[in-house]
Amino acid sequence: MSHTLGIRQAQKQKTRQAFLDAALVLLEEQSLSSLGLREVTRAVGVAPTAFYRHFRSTADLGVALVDEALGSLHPMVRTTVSAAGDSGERITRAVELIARHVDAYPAHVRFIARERHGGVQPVREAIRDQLARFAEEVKAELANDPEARGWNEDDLRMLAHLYVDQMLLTASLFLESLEAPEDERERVTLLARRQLRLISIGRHHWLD
Amino acid sequence: MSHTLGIRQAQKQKTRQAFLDAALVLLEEQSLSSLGLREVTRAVGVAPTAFYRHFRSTADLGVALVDEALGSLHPMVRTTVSAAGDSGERITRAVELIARHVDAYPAHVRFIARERHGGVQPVREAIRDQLARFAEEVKAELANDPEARGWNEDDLRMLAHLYVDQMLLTASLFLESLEAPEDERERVTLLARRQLRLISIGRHHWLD
DNA sequence: TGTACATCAGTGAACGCGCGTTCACTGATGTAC
DNA sequence: TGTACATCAGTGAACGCGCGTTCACTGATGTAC
Repeated sequence: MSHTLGIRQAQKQKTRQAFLDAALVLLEEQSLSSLGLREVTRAVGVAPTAFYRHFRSTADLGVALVDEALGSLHPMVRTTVSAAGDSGERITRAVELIARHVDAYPAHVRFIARERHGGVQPVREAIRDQLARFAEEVKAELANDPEARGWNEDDLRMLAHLYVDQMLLTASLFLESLEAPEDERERVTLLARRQLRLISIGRHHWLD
Repeated sequence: MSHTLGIRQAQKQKTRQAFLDAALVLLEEQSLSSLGLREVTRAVGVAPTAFYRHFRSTADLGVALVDEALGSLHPMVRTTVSAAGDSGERITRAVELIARHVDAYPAHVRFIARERHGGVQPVREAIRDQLARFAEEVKAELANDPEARGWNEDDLRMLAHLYVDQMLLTASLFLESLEAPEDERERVTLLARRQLRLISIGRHHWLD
């Protein structure tokens, strides 16, 4: 059975989550390196000093956001890759999964895309490490595929990173398309399918 | 013949360039959205108010940096793509060109990678537009290749974007490797070659 | 070539403001008996 | 169950500081005659 938290702990977690949620909203229009501590506490509705009960700094909060955001990306990546095999139908489904994830968690996707190369070192490192873990998982998934016969470790890792990067770039394009005319989303969908198809074809003939 | 600028104009351009250079240095450790006007003028050694003689805001300075940074990327992209054809030797050469560009202009590469998805809208848009122009050029280059027979416009555009994105990601990896142990650069080189090879193979069999 | 006036890149003082951090505090929750 | 004490999430005042922006200015450069 699950341990029920005390009232105090439960309230603390609730406030902490409020910080994460508020920060994510504020980060839609700026980078983490310009996010102010007072800005976040104001959005949450608590005193500035309350911040220190939960995080050492905004960089620390950023690292917590990485865990939250990539936690939600996690299942999506696995499903996408296992779906991305080769046939046109599976590729179509993979791109749809990405689009749906962007619809469900736009702020998470924006945060990761923005801070992956952003100005806050600990956050960049956290994202890099998490994405590397993803890539290792994807690699394991790919290794199970009969098509992977004869592939060495480095080849598999290369393909895994290609898929992960491609997914993130596609997600970022879908994100931009949310604020564009209707047909932009369709254009992104077709582009993403084409690119996945080219990668699939390269994969088929890798050992020729 | 070239028009010689007056002393006043020449000095103004020099100061403007000093702003761009100083900003680029400051942006190695933060994002544009947190770059302060006074911070830049302090680095240049002029009064804060001098800033307004050259730029409306730091966002405006950012857009100017996009032009400078992508101006330098420009020839690199063209050469890389025309080199990236298919054979192992050409791919090796393409990856080397990317690595050399990162060595020559690390701050430019960092700036573009960082602000491409960064928190300052006009800068993001400037980068998107310039990269789209690049992709169109690359597409034209690809269309000249005999291998492009039977490819339609959308297929060519897809491949062009794939190359441009791949180049930027590779450049970004080389950038990170500058602060890592020696062998990291070699690992990035091998990864980038493998990925370009897979794309080349996919390209070969696209119309099968 | 010399003179008188116009331009304008860079100055320096001043402003009001929001920032991050410190500190001693309060009062609800938790715990020991 | 009740009491006495401990914990600790959140408070509110205070601090010194750097920020972006305004304004009237200065003095070297440019231009007209």
